[in-house]
Amino acid sequence: MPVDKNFKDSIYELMAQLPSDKVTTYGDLAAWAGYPRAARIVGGICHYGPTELPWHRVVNRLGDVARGFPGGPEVQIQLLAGDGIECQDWKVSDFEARRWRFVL
DNA sequence: CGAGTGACCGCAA
DNA sequence: ATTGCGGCCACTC
Repeated sequence: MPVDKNFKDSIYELMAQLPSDKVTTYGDLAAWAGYPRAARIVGGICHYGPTELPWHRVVNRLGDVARGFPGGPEVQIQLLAGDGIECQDWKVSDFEARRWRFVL
């Protein structure tokens, strides 16, 4: 039974494997989950899903922090800095270099 | 149960 | 380069 899990469930699994010193994007998570076009719901999952997962390590395709994040982008940047990830101008420094990848 | 919303992405003009 | 539009799935009203 391949992927009997729902889209949301798959996202959680991916997030659980996301290293603390790396970041990822909504579109990538969606694509790895099996829905490359469902990046929107990924952000929705962040909003409705539990905050136990490191959602702050997830940014948009441009490496920019989320726009609707509670409190503002400063909060997300602060959280990223707490994990050892530096940011600049509301964007992750060396975002592509820190971008998490499944297949290398 | 139906309709609307949402922390996005990709393409077209 | 910027703006506009559609599409995807899950959650709320």
